Amino acid sequence: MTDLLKATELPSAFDPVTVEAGMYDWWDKQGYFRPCDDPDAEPFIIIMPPPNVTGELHVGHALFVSLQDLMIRWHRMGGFNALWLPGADHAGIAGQWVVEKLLATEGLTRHDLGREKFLERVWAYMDPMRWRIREQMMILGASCDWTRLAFTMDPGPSRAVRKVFKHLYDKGLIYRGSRLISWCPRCMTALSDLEVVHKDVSGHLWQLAYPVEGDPDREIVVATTRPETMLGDTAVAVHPDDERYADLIGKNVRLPIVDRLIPIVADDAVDMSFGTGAVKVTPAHDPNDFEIGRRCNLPAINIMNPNGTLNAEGGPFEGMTIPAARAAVVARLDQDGVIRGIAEHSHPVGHCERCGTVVEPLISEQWFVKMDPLATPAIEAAKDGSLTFVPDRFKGVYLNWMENLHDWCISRQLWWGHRIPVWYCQSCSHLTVSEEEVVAACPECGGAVLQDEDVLDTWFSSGLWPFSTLGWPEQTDDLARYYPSDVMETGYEILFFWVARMVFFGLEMQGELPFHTVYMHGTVRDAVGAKMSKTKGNVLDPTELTATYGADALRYALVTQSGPGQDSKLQVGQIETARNFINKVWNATRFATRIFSETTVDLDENGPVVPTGDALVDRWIVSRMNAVIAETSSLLEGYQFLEAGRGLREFIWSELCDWYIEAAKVRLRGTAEEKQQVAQTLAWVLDRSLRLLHPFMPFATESMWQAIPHTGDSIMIASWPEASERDPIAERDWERIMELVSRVRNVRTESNVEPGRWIAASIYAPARSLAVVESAQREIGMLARIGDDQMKISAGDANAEQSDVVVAAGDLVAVLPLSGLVDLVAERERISKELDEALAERGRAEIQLGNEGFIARAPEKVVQVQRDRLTGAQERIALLERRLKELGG
RNA sequence: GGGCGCGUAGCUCAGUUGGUUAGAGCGCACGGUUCACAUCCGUGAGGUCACAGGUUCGAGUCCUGUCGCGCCCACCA
Repeated sequence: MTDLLKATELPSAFDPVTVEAGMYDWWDKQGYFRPCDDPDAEPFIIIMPPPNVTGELHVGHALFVSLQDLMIRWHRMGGFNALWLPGADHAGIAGQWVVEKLLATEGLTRHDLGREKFLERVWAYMDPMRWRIREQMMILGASCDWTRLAFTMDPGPSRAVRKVFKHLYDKGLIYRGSRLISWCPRCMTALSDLEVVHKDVSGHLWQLAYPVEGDPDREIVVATTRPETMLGDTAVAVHPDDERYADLIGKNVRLPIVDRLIPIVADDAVDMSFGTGAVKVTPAHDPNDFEIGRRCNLPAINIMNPNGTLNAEGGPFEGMTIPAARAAVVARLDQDGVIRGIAEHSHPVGHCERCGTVVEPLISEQWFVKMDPLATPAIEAAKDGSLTFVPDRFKGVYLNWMENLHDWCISRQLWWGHRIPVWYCQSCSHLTVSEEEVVAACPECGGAVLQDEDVLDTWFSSGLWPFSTLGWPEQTDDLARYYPSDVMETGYEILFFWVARMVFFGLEMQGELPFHTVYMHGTVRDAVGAKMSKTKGNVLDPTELTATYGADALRYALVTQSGPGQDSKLQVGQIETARNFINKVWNATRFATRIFSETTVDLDENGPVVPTGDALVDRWIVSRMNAVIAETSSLLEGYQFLEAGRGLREFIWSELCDWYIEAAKVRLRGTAEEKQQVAQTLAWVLDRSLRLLHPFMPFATESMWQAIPHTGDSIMIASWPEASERDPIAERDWERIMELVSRVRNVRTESNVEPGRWIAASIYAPARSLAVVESAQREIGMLARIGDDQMKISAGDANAEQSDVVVAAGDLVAVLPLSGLVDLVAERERISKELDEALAERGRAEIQLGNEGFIARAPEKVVQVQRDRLTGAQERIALLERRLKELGG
């Protein structure tokens, strides 16, 4: 236990460094991060989105840690068997690339090392990163169960990958085929649709003339943005209804440069209105053309090497890169007089998500997951509401994607990742798919086997995360207990990559959704709204921020900065503000500890017992506390973390500190019994407030809680507060006192009364309110700086001298003899202004109440509010008019 | 080409079934050495809720359209 936890008196200022030092380790040692042993406790599970093991954590990670830890700590306190299962992801392409870049600094490529040696290097790099990530999350206070820390490349999850692959293969949902895929020539691997990002690029639209064979007078002009692909053309397509070309269908054109005869075919996919209405068809390098080629039985000619240069089919252009070949082909076509037009043209071009290289469509032998059968139940789950999204709009985004899926290309020509669990027999060409890591020989003929060279898309293993982390395919206790989880909290940018895939894999493999709720957080941007990136140099390092302001401040700032699905701009000032709030709570607690050291607070098994004192301000704060407990719980249940956090701040700062503590000071100078009552109230309110606050700021609340009277070893495992009934009368009565005080303070300032000066006042209250005012007399005096022996309280109408200042608050009136401090003219002005406001208010109320539709259709409650408003305004008007007359106005 | 989000005080953002005079923090102005806190206290100024219509007794909130900013999806060469 840290020294701080033993202290009964807190240091004079909140210092995050000393507060947080050692606390995490202490919690850990107590075993608080593990799920509880109670077999009856309802489980609450969050599977952590595994950060990539490729680098340090950034503030985006800090945000998800804050949100998930908030949910976990809240549920843990609520009696749930809370499990937050942490992990790390091997990050496929990204991971391999990081190490390749490292190698490059040594002048090496992965091929220099060979597969085995390269993977050793990758492991050597990745292994320590896992622990670094863990360390950084610990700094943030992440209360996850580290004994279950999982890594996608660990033996368990790897076995799960093979098992799922085999399952889907056996079911016919995984197949191998030659398809047109997106190929990154730099990464030299196939990519899935999602890994290709489309950007508009300004280019040209060339019109090329292909001469019609056997008719020297005819040529057909095609439009293309990629003229170099003409080397692979195997047809020209026109629309079957296009009269311009009707007579040409079935004839051939002679392909320039290549001098190949290719047919003119008809296909519905051609848009008659675009360009010339004739399209060159390159089945090997264009998705559209690939489909046309299939329909028209056209050959596909691949003109490209894996590294993006032209192959032998490129003829004279062999060996050139695509951009070079484009220029050269255009020059040659120009020379041959084939170009019929060049137009500026902006069009979307696919780029590799990882490296930004232009992606090339390429026919290649790859492994695919057949999506339709998997998507159907995943669509159904969202539609029938068993899968919900926060915010709700992401449901539409999810459905739109799910309903328009292409088969998923899952093989990658990389080394880092899960190797495809397929072995090819060298003798009988039998193909073995196995869940085992090693297949020694062909089960059919006993011949030697070779494993597929490729690895799987990193998101394949990620998609299994909700169960591969729980020991599946073994039927473990963990699996039985913790699948499915509850909430998947992650960024919206990986809704398709990850969330969607977890959903269909979960449904397919476990027959059950992996979670019932998807909570999506936004992106944390820099102060001006730009996305943070290392190259821009605008990243905020969470470790640095926590070193300065503390993890609590960072967490609170992040959580209360923006709502679900909404991006936020993070400014250091916001973290400072959060730190100031913690300091405020700290000082309130410190103030309270002094009182506790001089009194005895009654405790039961749930901490300080509910105060029962009859002082108005005590009853008020207890009632307000109950209200805040109820509000906070309901906001958290609705995933309104921002509102919950702000609400707590508002309560603690404005109500507890500014009003309750200030008002309570007067009784600390009173009798021992009064002091005792204040202590009990403060102890209870602070205890409950700190518990509500704990999920937002775990470290500071623990320190403070340890310093006040409490029951139990740690606030972490204290129970979540339950709201009792409110006391509406106390709330209403004390609110009137506050309004009175505020109005007196206001005239004091406006009349330039020195802040420290004690003044005299006569307070007039109707008979029904007299007792309330009398009971709060000392508090009013303290808060409004009215001298004890200078305050008179009377029933009935106010009685004022001309030189007095009169203020009205509800049905209460204060008359302040500020003669000499206020001049008559100014006072008259002030009263007229107030009168104007009151008249306006009366006017508004009268309009509302004079509206028949309003009376008839508005709910009675709303109408009553207007009636009360009218009455109140009328009373104030009467008072102010009388006062104005007295002042000679 | 489809879809979504945002536009509320100088700045950052709340405002979940429509209902008093639209809120908070920061910033700003004035005042403050009150024994928890200057990482603070008190008082105050500041908004035609992007614009235009509509529904309604009543609209920041619902509907339609317009403008501006941002994002996502997409195989029109």
